[in-house]
Amino acid sequence: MNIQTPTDKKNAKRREKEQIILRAAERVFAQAGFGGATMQLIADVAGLPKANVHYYFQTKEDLYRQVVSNIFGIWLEAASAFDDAVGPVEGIGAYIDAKMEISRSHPNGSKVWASEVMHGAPFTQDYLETTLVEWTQGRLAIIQRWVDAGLMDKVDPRHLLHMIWATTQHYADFRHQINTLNGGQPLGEAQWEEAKTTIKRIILQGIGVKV
Amino acid sequence: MNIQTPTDKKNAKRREKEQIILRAAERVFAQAGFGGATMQLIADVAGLPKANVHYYFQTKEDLYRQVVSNIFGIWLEAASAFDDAVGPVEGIGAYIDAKMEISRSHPNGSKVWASEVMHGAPFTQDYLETTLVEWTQGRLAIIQRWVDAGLMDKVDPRHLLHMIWATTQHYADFRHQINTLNGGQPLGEAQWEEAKTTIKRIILQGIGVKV
DNA sequence: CCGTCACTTGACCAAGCGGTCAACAAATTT
DNA sequence: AAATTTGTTGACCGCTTGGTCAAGTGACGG
Repeated sequence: MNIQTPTDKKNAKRREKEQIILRAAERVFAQAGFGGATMQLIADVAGLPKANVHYYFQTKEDLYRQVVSNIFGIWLEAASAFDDAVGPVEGIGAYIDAKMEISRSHPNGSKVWASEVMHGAPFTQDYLETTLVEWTQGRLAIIQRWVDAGLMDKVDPRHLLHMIWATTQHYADFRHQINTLNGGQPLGEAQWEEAKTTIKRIILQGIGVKV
Repeated sequence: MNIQTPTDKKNAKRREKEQIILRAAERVFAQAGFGGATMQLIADVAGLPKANVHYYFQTKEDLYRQVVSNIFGIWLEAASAFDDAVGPVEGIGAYIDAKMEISRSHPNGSKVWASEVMHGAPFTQDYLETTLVEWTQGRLAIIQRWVDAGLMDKVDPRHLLHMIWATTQHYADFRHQINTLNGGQPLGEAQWEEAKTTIKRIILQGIGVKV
């Protein structure tokens, strides 16, 4: 097993090149939005001729869809931290940590997603209506169980989830504003830790769990 | 006094027309972003020929700047609720209420602002560095005073402010996602009230004030 | 009634856009 | 080593864009 056939090598190289383009596209889409981004600029950032980009991704829309679906997948994974927990302290705490880490490591993906939703999800409404709705219902049920078990205050799980999403993603989407208010400097390691701690503390104490 | 000269009438008509264009522009910029919006579409929504729009606003950038500065002004006004307060319960509570009302009544303005900041504030960096920085420093000082007076827990005021901004604006910027998760329906009056109550409760309880 | 000035608008333009294509180079298969 | 497939690229095309402009319209002051 695990023999590298020539086909494998080719596929690997293909995927590698696709990754280069996807990373470039993520940056450009995040910086300019779908409408403002140009295939020429994406190609320049990727270091390729425009026609070559079109060889791997037929249309701008194809490329954009992949970028959006990437960040979406990363966020879904962060839910595992949520599911494995026995109570709100670990579950919600770990989920906030995970989402904050993503905001730190993938700010561009977060921005692209925010842009897409803000404009009415013109390309990914199907994701919202299927995957996101199912995922959300599962998580809402978990929170509701915690409420029913008396592990936390009676809080509408929907709005709690919105608060967590809003706050964690804010650190990616509004990174520029945060930096400007921080004297033009990006948050340092310590400040980032303090952000996580503060947010967790306010939310956990806010829903009435012992920290 | 208060005599309506012909000049006044003309100016009034001019401002009226500018308002029509600004409203149309706000909608189009919110829906498509700066790069995706077209002057032609803005003109169509306003019900005017494109050349006429250019008569009132020379460039797309001029028009965009005004839209951004409008929502910015509205948000600054919401701060009064903050300032007149004697403690965190009234101050922060009233500020959250005010910002939630704006998210409800001016979702498009909020989206335009979010878009602008997300893309690195390419047109309004000066606003961020002057007005916003000053405003924020004033508010941070107020919160710090409350902390020092023992009226609330020791919480980093910066992150508290970010949480409030993030959450309240989320209800405007991610309105589409919230509606989708609400069965495709916009939040009703009762749901909106519940959102406000839940958010205020979590945050106020989270920073340790008696509600 | 006439002249002035703010406003209106269809036609137009250069520039940039997403996307195509034919010619070529490199790698794999036979 | 010939044949075939896969990847690369500069030049190109039709179309849309932001913005201009000259010719007009209408309202007001003298």
